[in-house]
Amino acid sequence: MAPRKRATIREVAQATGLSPAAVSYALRGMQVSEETMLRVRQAAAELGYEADPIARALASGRTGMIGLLCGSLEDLWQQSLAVGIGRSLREKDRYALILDAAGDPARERTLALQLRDQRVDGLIVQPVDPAARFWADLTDSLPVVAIGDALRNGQTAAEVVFDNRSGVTMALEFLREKGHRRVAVLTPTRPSTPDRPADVHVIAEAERLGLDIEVQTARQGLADSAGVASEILSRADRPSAMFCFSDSIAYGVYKAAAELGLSVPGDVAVMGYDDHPMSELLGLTTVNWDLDGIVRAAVRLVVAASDGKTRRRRIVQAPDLRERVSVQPLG
Amino acid sequence: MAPRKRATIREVAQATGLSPAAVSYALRGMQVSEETMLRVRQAAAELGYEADPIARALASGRTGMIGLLCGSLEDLWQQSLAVGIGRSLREKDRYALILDAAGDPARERTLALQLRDQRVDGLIVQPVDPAARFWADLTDSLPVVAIGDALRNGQTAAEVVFDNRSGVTMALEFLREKGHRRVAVLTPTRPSTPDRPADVHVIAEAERLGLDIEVQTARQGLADSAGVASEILSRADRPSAMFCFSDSIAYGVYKAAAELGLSVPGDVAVMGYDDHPMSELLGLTTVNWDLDGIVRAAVRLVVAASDGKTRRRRIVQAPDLRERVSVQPLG
DNA sequence: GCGTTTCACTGAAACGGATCAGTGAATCGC
DNA sequence: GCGATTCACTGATCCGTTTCAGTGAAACGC
Repeated sequence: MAPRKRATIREVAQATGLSPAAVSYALRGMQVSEETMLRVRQAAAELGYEADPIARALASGRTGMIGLLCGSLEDLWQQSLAVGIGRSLREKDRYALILDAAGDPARERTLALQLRDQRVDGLIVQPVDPAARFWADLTDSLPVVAIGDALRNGQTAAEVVFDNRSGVTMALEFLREKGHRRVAVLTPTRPSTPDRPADVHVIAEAERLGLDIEVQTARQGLADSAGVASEILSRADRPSAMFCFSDSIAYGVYKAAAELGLSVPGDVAVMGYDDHPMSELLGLTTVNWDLDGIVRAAVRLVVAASDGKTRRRRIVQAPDLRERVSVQPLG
Repeated sequence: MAPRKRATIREVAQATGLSPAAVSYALRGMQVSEETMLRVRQAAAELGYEADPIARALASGRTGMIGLLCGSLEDLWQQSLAVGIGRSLREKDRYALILDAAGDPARERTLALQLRDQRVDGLIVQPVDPAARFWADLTDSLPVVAIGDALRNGQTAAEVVFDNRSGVTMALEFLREKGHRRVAVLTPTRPSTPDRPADVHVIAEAERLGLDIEVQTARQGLADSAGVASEILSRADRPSAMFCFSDSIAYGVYKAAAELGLSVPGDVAVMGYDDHPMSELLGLTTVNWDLDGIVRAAVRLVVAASDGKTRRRRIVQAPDLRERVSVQPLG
């Protein structure tokens, strides 16, 4: 481990007989003659010079890093989203600093503020608690793009929101249509943010459709949701259908059903939300969002905003029902 | 977006009547009196002072960031690994900079060098091409922990290697035992690194066991592996079993089988590798690695190495066969 | 031909901490 | 009671860039 000394801009300056400032300009293609630019580039190449990102960040105030604060990376769909965003940012020469709030609003706050202190050029966030007050502080000091829910405080640079009202309506109407009346709803929402628009809408729609629903919360990921589902499914008067607010939670229901010797959809219908690639294999009927479109939009918007091109936008994603075998007509 | 000016160390110095140097020491709990330390901390809190990570990095040469270079994040198991490592690093107050080589050795090289230029304090890498020469450059300039395969060039700080020989033997012997003779092997290995130890071992073991094998490569992820599998499965004389070098690839086989109207394990046996949580649901027989143990070990080792505690270690992970329904006795 | 622009470049001051070589006072040994 | 240590702290320098305010020379307008 010999931290092989790197060449600095001064050495390049010395080699070319120019000032460090000139080299700095030349390497970024600003206000120098064609000839010096070539000369500088060549000298830099010979010396193996690469600008130090840290020093550059300190001087210019820009790090080239975009923070990505995920709601809960236990959720497979959010993992796909993170992977996609990471890859897409790389293509635009930005690094993604990916953090996981793990469904915890307090943690979300801590991480968001740390990200700001890390001087990221922009932030993409899939908020756990869109109503939290600290968002205003963040949007004040850096461009924020929200995915999923819009933030209720602060001025985001852009939003890629999901039309969860349509998604929920679509799912519940589908269950209703298939004859299901008693439905258990599993949501990843934490008790501290009971007013998430989607959850409110579930209750309203259930009422409108005459559904008898029961809402339970579960962490993302198989293990926890399987536990919650297991409790519900082992009751004598178990509901005929389960509506899960993410495919990962639905997978937990499959697991619980298997352990209890129940079949899907024979003994219980399961409806997911998100459409993770694995859902096709499992035959999970679910609500699909255009993952690629979301990734592209979020990245485009955050990069534009971090470059100061502040075309404030709100992109609404429409859902799409993927009908598969996990929900069958009742009776 | 008003970049609200942050307090600097000089302002804290002014407020306490001390020199910036004293404040710097005090905040890090070095060589100052108990009393000044308290006074400084209080002043810092009042001013809302937080040390700027960028400036600190420039001066100290340490960024607090650990690079994580994944082999291919299309693989769900590697996604789990990345999520786990990211979370575990956060607990130790380090940030993970997660990059995806996408199975491409050239890309791996580029990203690895960029990570070094980004001045990460350490690097965890799951190498695509463990024999590449550039690794030596990297291990020379920063502590590297390899996961999976050991690097053949350079001096890594530590290694968490998988005993792939045992894993492969275990899988192939299991298939043999169940009466399978003709086996298709799907590996994510690229043609440019044909000498990966695991692949070599597959061939040797197949020979020893008298298996008739055919090795095909596929990208990680459902889509591509499904294509490759589809070709194999639609042949009249298709093999009786498929051994996939990752569960994600196995999922692609399930997909292909479903599309061709073939049943698993009725028409074709499928064997996975890794044991992703979803495999339990699908009943995929697979080779399990202790994900949590790997995560903990890798993080512990890279953090220790980046702190200069250079206890060079090699941890070997033993596999574990998870027998489920996807492989049944032939005939 | 003289003032004004433009051009290509320079010098110095940031950026915000960490660190090193002191420095004066208090403490210690004996 | 005097030199040697330790202690708590300071001033200056450094880390490697970017950027601002020039500067001298050439080009330009008329």
